[in-house]
Amino acid sequence: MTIKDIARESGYAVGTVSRVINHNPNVSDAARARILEVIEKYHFQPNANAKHLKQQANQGIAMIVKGTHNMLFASVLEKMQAECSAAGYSSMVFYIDENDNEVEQARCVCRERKPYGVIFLGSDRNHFGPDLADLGVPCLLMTNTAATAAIPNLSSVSVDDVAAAVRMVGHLLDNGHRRIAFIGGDLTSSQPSSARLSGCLSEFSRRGLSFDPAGQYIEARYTLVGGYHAMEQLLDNLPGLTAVFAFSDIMAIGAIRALRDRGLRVPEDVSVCGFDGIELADYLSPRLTTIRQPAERMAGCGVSILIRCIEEGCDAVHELVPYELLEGESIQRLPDPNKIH
Amino acid sequence: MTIKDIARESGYAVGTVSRVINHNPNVSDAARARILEVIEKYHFQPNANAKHLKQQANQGIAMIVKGTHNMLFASVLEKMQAECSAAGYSSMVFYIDENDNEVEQARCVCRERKPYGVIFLGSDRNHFGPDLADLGVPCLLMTNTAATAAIPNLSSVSVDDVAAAVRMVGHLLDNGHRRIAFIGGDLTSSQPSSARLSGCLSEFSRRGLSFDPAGQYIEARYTLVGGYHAMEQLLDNLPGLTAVFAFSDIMAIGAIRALRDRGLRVPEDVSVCGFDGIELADYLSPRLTTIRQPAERMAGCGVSILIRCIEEGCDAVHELVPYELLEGESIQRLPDPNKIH
DNA sequence: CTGAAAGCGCTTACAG
DNA sequence: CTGAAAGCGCTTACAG
Repeated sequence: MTIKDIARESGYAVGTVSRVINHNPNVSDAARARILEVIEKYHFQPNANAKHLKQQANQGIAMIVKGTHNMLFASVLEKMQAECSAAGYSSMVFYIDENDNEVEQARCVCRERKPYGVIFLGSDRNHFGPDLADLGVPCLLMTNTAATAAIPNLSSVSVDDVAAAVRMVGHLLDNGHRRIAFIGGDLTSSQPSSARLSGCLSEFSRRGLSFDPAGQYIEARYTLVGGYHAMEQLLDNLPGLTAVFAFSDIMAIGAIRALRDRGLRVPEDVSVCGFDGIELADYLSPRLTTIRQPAERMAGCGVSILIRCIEEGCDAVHELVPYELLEGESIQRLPDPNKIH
Repeated sequence: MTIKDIARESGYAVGTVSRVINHNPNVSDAARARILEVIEKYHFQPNANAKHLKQQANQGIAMIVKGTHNMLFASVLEKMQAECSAAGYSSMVFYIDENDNEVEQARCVCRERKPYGVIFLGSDRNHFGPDLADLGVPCLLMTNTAATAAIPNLSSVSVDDVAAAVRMVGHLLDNGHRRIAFIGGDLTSSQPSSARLSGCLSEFSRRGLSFDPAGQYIEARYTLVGGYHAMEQLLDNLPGLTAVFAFSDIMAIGAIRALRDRGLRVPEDVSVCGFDGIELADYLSPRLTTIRQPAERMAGCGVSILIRCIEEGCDAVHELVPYELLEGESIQRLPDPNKIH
């Protein structure tokens, strides 16, 4: 069933059928009514490939998401889709495995779907090189900054990961913690993890405290079980530790379970804090102290940047949105160490 | 840049270029080498719309997912994508809002992408009528049964929701609970909710106990906040209640938070159980007692059914996979009510 | 092994 | 307002 069949049956030419389908006003009411009737009768659906081939059309905005289990991404994504459609762009989500190459995927998508722009949720910094410009459309990296990558068509929206980590570490130190461990992602591939770790390091050194990345930082996947195993290792390696800063809420939840399975209470025996500020963090007991990344605001900001790049050809921008330290109940105030000494 | 350009530059005809691109063996090594060289030089990517138009080709298997926040769906999806690609099918995920019409979306996708088959994760029973057959490809509903819908091209894989609810209610009753409330989805649209509720009803009546759906069952969205508000309502309406059965783990987590915010302990004051058996359930404190839907097994089963329908034109089948009651720590054993009386 | 040509199902100037 | 026709970028018999 093609528009040719509709044309024959309705007694009009294919051009007229096409105009009816595309809501072109230059069609008589009689023709429109008749053609619509035939279309209805056969439940005719035009062939999108032909349409797009002809129009060289593209398909709105592509969103490439690494991993299906990331609750922060889910929130960001939901809002971005709403923002895109409010701005008159359709959006198309491509989920890929955490270990797949998101830039390769973007190449495929650009070839097949010709989007106006591409949004990345999650990234391996090793995949983002200057050849991203070959995609030929504005791109946006969400929740990681791409400022240092300096790729001409890649914008980014994120919190200031360094400052946020400084803030959280400061909070732990202010609460009397000194033996603190960290659980984060693979430092060679995860830009936010290394930014957060460097924030931690700098706050330690600013306060004249020592920090041993080899012993205090454990790399883990951003999953429950990743946080769980990392915590087990830390308990074996760092006896007497009083606080753990996990670089995602999900890892923090895993870590808390590991602590409890060793008979330790949170926060009485060990304090735990997370990063992301997912909705779930506020439903746990104890409520998780964490850094909130404002998903909705980031999404809105990102979409408007990308659309500006698309419509006005603006240069890439790297926007930092404000984070927030959400005080939960998972950090214990320890006796002031200065008073002890 | 089209194959015409490649043809001109390489000195061969477009047909030969096309053959190289499609790995047709009938090309001389010399031609292949030269053409590949030119393709490389320009990073040429063939236009997929033209290819698909010509081939009337389709794009593997479409997966339509309702809601981005469902952890059970995320697990099922991940496994299904792996299974599809292992079977040589590409897969394409379409996330839609929980309130959008998944069957409408499937129509769009079928028109635009011509998939071999469509998988639905999540469904509103009102959207599934006999006109689903118009899609012209085998469809599969995951985690909800479609046995009663009896649509010729719609298979389904699910647990036996009725039996699972009977089992969980029996477990609560066996533990001495009598004042039990239920939190589930909208009964007019959610097939599993009404199946589970009917299981609850039948177990109550089998044991000669009364059940008041109007008072004991609260409809909520399948979200944290949905569970939270439903629990608040129940506390207001059913004083003295000793147990709550939420029809999803996420709702159960919301309910637990609401209980604690009213100063009640779980399970000492009120027992809570969930449904789904998401990974998170086992990381909570107390660990959640729940019905495990075997995500991986369901995914594997569903994909193989769909592929059989696609390749061998089999009739739709409705498969039940075994559920499992996961005993956590969220149900309190009460004194035997028979001994009291 | 290769080329010339038809045709996939649409859209859109162009002419009337 | 409508029709006839060109053409989007590919694939694939067909002929050589």
